[in-house]
Amino acid sequence: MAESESREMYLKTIYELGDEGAPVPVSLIAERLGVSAVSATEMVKRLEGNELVVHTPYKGVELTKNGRLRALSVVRRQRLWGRFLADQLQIPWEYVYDFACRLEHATDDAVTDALAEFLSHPKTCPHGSPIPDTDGVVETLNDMPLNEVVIGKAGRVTRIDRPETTLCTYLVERGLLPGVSFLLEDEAPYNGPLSLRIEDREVAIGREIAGRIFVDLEG
Amino acid sequence: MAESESREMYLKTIYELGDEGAPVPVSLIAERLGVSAVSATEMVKRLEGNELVVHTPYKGVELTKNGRLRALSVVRRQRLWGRFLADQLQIPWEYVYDFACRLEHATDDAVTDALAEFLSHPKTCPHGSPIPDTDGVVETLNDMPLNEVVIGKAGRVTRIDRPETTLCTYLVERGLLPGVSFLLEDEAPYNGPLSLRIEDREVAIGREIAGRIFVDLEG
DNA sequence: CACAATCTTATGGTTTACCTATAAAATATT
DNA sequence: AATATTTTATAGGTAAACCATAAGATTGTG
Repeated sequence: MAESESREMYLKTIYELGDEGAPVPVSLIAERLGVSAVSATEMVKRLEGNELVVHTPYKGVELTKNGRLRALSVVRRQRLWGRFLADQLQIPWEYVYDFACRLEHATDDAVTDALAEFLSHPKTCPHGSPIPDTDGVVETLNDMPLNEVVIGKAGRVTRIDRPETTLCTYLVERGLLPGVSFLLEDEAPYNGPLSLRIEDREVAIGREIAGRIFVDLEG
Repeated sequence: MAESESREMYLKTIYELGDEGAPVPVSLIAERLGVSAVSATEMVKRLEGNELVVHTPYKGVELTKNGRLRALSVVRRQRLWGRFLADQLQIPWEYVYDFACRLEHATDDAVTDALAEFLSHPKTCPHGSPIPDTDGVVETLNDMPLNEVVIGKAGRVTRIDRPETTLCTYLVERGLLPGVSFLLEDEAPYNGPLSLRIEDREVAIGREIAGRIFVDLEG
């Protein structure tokens, strides 16, 4: 019952989009994966045949218990490889996620567990997200996306959502990395950029990117 | 110009079968990869279109300079992963080759070089084969397959050819691992098994397996 | 409640990589 | 030289993931 690379990407995507417990619209899955709605529907049907998801037409897709476990396995593999690539191989932070995303599909559970052991069971990936354990238990964070923070609040970056190279390169240039403290000074009207103060610098960040930067507020 | 997994397997196979410099019959490639001759011919045609191989009908297939480099890149990746899995992750020796074979296709050259650096540029894989360097330079061994050794000769195992789990499990049980010294005592008629003395044990090994165990003779 | 926007299903087509069966061509063997 | 074997080519097919386009179902909003 080995999952193909494509199926694993679908499971991971459904997991990532569904953490509020609500069904995930097929159109959203399609958008995330850069495929047509038709293709996504076809795959959802296949996954449903394997009892990995349940599709309620016009509502969305939910993972079954089994599907959730498979998805968490994929996430675990990717985040562990991320740690390895960043910490051991010294791969630049921006490239880690993309490289790990390729390795995740080529890794058995036996190797995954050995990797976790080798890395001394790290709790988070290099982009701040928690690593599920072998049994599919993950820490639940109650951080919030930067674009929902109100003006005047200060906080600290906890993690980056889907930290692809393109996004990360941009963030590195601005020093907006996990662990960094900021003060949200202003937000421009008409969905304009947010103005942050980071140390002694002024950083402007668009709303879309801000939605992928998760933070904890101070106090 | 990224190679698909399948194409990489073909290139690797052609490389492994062609080290005597002679063209490799398509039928041999097909057999090695467990596909039909037609499928192999189709793929060879595709690879030829990319100038990775040259096919001389009724003779065989040869790698071009470029194809050889791609093949060596695949081999390098597999053998480095093998070292990592065995040395760092403590994956049992028998499983290493198969696991590494999956990882090799998911690894960029950047990651490969970082891995080599991390491992301090090992010269051989856990099964005794030399690891090509970044520029595609490999050590040439002048070891010989065990099935070509004459009776009475003593030697030492240098490497195992295509050390899949099934084969390795068998070899581990008999203690026939790289580095081990042996004396070829006898060979049974009608293509029967070879009789080896290893330390104080008597070990019988079939001709086919013997063909995949490479050795250096003493003296 | 009607209707527009959204979502689903249906149809037909693509690519990659495999298959079988059969026919034709080249090489080997007797 | 004639036959046997091997190799290659041809034709037709399958499965997994994709695609576009169009028709049908549902939902939310005016």
